[in-house]
Amino acid sequence: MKTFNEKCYDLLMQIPKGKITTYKLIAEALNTKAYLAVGNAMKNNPYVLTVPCHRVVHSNGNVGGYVKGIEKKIEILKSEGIDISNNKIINLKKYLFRF
DNA sequence: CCCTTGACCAAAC
DNA sequence: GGTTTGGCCAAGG
Repeated sequence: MKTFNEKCYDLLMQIPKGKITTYKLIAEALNTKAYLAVGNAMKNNPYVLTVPCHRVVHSNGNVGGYVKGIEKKIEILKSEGIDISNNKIINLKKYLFRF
C-alpha cells in the first residue's frame, strides 16, 4: 500500500502540459475527502522535479500556493497557455484535466 | 497516543 | 460577492 502522498504524486504525474486539476479532484480520485492532506502532500513534495505541483489549484480557481512563491506559479501556468487574473484561473473548467 | 497544522471546500452570513 | 464558520483527512511533533 502506497502512502497517501505517493498516490497523489502518481495522479499529478498524469497531468499533461497545458492542463490543470484541483485539490478536490485529487482527493476524489483517491476516494477520500482529505483535501487538506493533499495540500500537505504538495508542500512536502519530495519529487518536485517529477511532480508538476504547479498545475494544481483550488476548486474556486484560486491559484493556491507554491514553494517558489505564488507569483512564480502564475508565471509558469501562463507560459503553458492558461489565462490568469488577480491570482485566479479565468476558465478553470476549460483547462481542467479528468483522471 | 494526543494535539497541531495545512498550498482545502462548501455553505452560510 | 467578499468574509466567516464548521467540517474534512493525513502526517508530523
